Amino acid sequence: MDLDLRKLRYFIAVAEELHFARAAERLHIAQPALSRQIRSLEDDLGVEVFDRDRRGTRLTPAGHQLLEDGRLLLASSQALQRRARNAAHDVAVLTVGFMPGITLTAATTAFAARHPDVQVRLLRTDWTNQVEVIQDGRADVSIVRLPVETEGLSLRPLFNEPRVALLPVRHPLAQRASLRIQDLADDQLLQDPQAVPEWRQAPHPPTTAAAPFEPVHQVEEKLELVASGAGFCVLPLSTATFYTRADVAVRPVEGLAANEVALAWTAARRSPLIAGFAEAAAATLGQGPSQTPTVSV
Amino acid sequence: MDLDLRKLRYFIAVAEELHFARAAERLHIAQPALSRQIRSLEDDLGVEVFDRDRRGTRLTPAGHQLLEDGRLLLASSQALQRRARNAAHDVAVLTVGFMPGITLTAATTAFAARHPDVQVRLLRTDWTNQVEVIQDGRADVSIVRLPVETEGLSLRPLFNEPRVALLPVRHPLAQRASLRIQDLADDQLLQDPQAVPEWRQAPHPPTTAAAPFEPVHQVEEKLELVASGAGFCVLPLSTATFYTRADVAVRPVEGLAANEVALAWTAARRSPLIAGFAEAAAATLGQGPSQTPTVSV
DNA sequence: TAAAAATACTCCATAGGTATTTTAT
DNA sequence: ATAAAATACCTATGGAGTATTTTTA
Repeated sequence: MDLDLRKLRYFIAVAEELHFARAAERLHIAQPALSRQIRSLEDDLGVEVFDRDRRGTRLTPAGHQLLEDGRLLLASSQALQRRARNAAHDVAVLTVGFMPGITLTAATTAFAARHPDVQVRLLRTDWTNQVEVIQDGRADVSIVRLPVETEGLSLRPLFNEPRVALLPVRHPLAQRASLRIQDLADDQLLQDPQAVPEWRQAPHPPTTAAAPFEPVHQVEEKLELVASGAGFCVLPLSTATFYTRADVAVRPVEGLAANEVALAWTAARRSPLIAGFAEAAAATLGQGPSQTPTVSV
Repeated sequence: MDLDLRKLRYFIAVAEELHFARAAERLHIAQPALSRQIRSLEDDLGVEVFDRDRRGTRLTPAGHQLLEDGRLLLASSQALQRRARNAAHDVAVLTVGFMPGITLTAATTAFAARHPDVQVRLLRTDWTNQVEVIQDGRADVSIVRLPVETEGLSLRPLFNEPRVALLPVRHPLAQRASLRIQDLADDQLLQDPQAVPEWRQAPHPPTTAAAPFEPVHQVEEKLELVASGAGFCVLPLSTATFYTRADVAVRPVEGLAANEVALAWTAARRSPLIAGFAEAAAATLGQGPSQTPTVSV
């Protein structure tokens, strides 16, 4: 009758590991218990979610579909619990996620002027969780840097800002006043390549394919790696200037698209506080007229 | 740890009945079991969701929040199950909900031409479930008549059509070639007043307040009631002309906004089939250029 | 006193654990 | 033979039932 979210959580672990014993370890339960719960889930659904035959475990089409919807449903259930708990407090709270380098004082003060009874909390995010925090309810709105995985989100564009490259000061290219993204094709990119699609177009150094680099997501870590000569990274200008280091050079790059900053929130929610913050953010951080319609992508 | 959807379902029943014994009856369980489960839910959340004091049961702020999110989460869990089951079938299926009177042959044939491998199923909806069928996964897309409760939906406007009044042929106003909505202020509206906001502006007959009429949602039922002299209703022109009866008069009404028809789907989903159908529907049913951005409201 | 929810108790379904078997390479 | 998942069997938690008590207008 009712879906069992525990089983769904177990399923997602197995789907990600594609290995029952490892998934069981991750879940802190014994492997037989996990096998039984997955079978039970399959019974509940009336559908097999894994092909367990010779050489390993793979998702069936139904399993793929379940994984796609399941992550979001689990996050939604977390969000529901958080919101119910928060609603029990005496003061209304609006939690705003934001990516490093973004100054949102103007937006929060404008919002506070209109909603003096609401307490604004801030939550610093990074590239990996700037959307997650909305989906699982840790934040009500999030100031994100595009591109983002936009399923289920409403977005309101705020502004653009140029992006720059951060190199070790001793790097040969650090002497040049300006450079093109192609010049960096032989260097190691220290972040999610998805965030710098222009770099993907360029030919890759053999090291990338041979030793896939685990991208780091905290700005401070990136800077540390850049300074140590491990490679380079691309950041929005405001972020790069906010975290200043003598051993890291900041250089403008031709052919690098500007970074778009937008306000995001769960499309499934209609809250006056969210609407109010969106207005405040658009009025203070946004450029141009606030006529821009809210676009769901 | 994991939210128990059974408890959530129980909670919603109690929140709607505001009475444990009646809710228990509706759920086909005993009242003590329900009391215990609600207590257990409150323990899980760490928050009280009902005020149970003298004279009755009421929602706390946390309860209100939980009800708001809970309905959608339950529907999402149903949708997830349906989609996983459907994904196990050999042929891909796209289910299209539609309100009566809408002819969607053009859209489905255009879609079928592009996606010959996809089986299109149709699901007739009514005023009460045109959005529900998307949220709980019975349909992938739904051709809806605005206004709709738009939380979590993506909408793509398709076309407008005028609305007309349906009266008993013997009604005095049925003789007039045309009438205004104010002329009907003393008659009983046989449908959800939300669907005809213009009528709400007019003064109401005393009977409305005294004996609130239970609106009916199926077109055939409305026509039956109109013919019997119980009142009048307002329908889009195409619907009114599709269901023709000799004992019911169709009259244009001044001051009645046109009915907007739109394609709706879950904002949280990104599916090529949905995108394909949206294109087909906009190209065949839509008026004007298909540049119209998808707007989440 | 009456109505509504909570408590006491019993029973059973099921999650989880350990030990072991089956299956496919 | 080995690795991976399934099965057997046991224990304990917790959900549901009936009967009863508590609470408050």
